[in-house]
Amino acid sequence: MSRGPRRATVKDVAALARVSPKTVSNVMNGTVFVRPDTRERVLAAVEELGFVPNLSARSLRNGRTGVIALALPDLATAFSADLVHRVVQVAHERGMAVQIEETGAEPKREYDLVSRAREHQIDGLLLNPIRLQDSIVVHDDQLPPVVLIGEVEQHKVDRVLIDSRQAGYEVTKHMLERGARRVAALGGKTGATGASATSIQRLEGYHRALREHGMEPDPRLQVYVEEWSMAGGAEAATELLASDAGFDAIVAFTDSIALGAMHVLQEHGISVPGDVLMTGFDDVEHARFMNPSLTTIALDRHAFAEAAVDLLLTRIGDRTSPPRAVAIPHELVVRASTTR
Amino acid sequence: MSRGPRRATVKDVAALARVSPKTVSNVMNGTVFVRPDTRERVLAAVEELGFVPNLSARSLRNGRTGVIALALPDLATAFSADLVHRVVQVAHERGMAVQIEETGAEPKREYDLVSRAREHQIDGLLLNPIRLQDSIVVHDDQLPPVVLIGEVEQHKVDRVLIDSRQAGYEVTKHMLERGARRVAALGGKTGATGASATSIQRLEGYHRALREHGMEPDPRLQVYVEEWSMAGGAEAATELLASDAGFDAIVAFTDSIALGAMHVLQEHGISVPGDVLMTGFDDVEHARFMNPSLTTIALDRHAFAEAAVDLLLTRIGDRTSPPRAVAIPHELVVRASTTR
DNA sequence: CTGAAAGCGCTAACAC
DNA sequence: GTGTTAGCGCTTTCAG
Repeated sequence: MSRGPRRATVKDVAALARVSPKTVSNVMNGTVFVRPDTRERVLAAVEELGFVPNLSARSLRNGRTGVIALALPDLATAFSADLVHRVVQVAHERGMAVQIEETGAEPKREYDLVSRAREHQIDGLLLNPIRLQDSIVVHDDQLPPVVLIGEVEQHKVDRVLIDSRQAGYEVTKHMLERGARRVAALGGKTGATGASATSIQRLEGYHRALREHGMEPDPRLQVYVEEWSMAGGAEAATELLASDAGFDAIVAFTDSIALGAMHVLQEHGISVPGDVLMTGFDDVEHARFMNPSLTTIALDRHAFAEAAVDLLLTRIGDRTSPPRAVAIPHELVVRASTTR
Repeated sequence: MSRGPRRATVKDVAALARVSPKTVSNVMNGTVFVRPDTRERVLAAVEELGFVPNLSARSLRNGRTGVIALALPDLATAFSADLVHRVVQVAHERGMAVQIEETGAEPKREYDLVSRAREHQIDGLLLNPIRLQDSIVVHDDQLPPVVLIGEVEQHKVDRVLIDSRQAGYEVTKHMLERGARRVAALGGKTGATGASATSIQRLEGYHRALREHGMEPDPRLQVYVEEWSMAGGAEAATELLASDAGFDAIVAFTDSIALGAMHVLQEHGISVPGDVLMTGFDDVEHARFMNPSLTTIALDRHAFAEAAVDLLLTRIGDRTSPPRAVAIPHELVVRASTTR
């Protein structure tokens, strides 16, 4: 492998600036005060040699890499995409780079990430666990710095959370107040095996709202969705229609599921909101622009990303302080899909 | 900073297995043949000590980090999201991790990435340059391994490309064949400053199709879109309607622009495809599920990601071979938005 | 096939 | 404020 001309090292810079390597290091890191003229000389030498510090060496020495990982189940999802966007932005502002990992349906991947974090040259990990009960996080106790994101209930590590139970309650209540009597849930089903924490909580809120309105949840109105994508939503809606359960509203567990479901309804000549009311979750960009626009649960995703990154950086700096939880508020955004 | 119990090193493993560090290294890397019993002993020691090699040390030694970077202008876009998803997947299959960077509107960020790749601990870079003329890639010639992705015309570095000119031609022709006479273009405008390579090429194809049908491009039918998002598309459609130019078809330069534009048309009581035909680019998931579903240009995005990653890995292995270009074929997918 | 020694480039510790 | 020394953990010589 050809490697081009040798790159300049601290030593070269030190020689040219007639200082010691340590001084060069001090200037580069800016932690210690360096006399202005020395500083100038060093910077000039850096410039002249095109010196770029080798971060591998730095991390080997001080144990920090300046990289954090963001691990999500599915990167292609609209919600994930937005989260990646924001985390990268916030991390960059904090001087950190972001490595992306996809855990998909493989719990092994998640396990690997957590246990081999150091090998992967990362200082810490933002993790959206698929199913917490299987997660290594609750089983292992010699973890790298980790912040859990999403609806996670545990108290061993830091987390950023949304009150999905409450949100599920709110959207369902909203439908009922607008006259719906047969509200279907697309995304989770009572007792479904392999259900995510998110789906369980949204379902619980849905149940509570129904009961408050004197209705008993009907299992036939609950459809489990394996993959929370548009395709998954379309499949679920097809199943719901085939079941002949009869419904006049749909609580979809993500905006993407809603879009897929709505597509199927419209293919069947069913009007939204005329015949069926529909809501989503997350308020991703297409919620506003789809036809009809979608009533959904919005949250401040920038605040979400910021909280996650900052919790992680704090944790990297101090591994012994007690775990903290930050809750990000949400809000029902009413649009055309529930407005008759 | 507390650091927990010291981690095992090659030395520890070597001591426990009663071999030399070199042998441990040989076993871990699997490049050299090691006698089975020695090998077993080493692996047992690795297991017992929970040894995880330190990649920072390894990279310091051999100059490779096992990480590549993917730099895109905007990560929140549906197309980017899908690309990230696929690149991460392919890279993982090849044993590489992926660092994500967002270059946004800042050419400085792009410059920084390319020039300081080594500092960022990456072996190479997949880059979707915003505007090639400003790009460092064409100006600098001591580059790290780089593969350009998207519509890029240059011959100094490897690239994966789509024939956007041809694609733009095809969608426009499709509309004209379906009877459109006033075809608007949403995304680029003749002579727009700061136009991306992508927009220029799509526009050229659009022009060619018009001329072939005996029409002269009308500047009033071309709307420049700064941000290629749904919001950008909505804005552009609003502008187009206000201009009173009169149109019966819209070639949107991405599916997201199309969705935003369609939303605005529908708000104005304009029917797609009844009053106006519409097409997009990229065939992202929502193209299929929006209402009406969108005629668009599809391409094998997995092949795209695979080509990009493999070109980069080849380049990392051999920095002197002549640059290669891989073209990914595309295909017009006809859906409801152009079917009356 | 395995061992011993040297060093990748940087910074922590300690001197001055 | 700056210099010296040593070593982070790995792999690459070069011997054996």
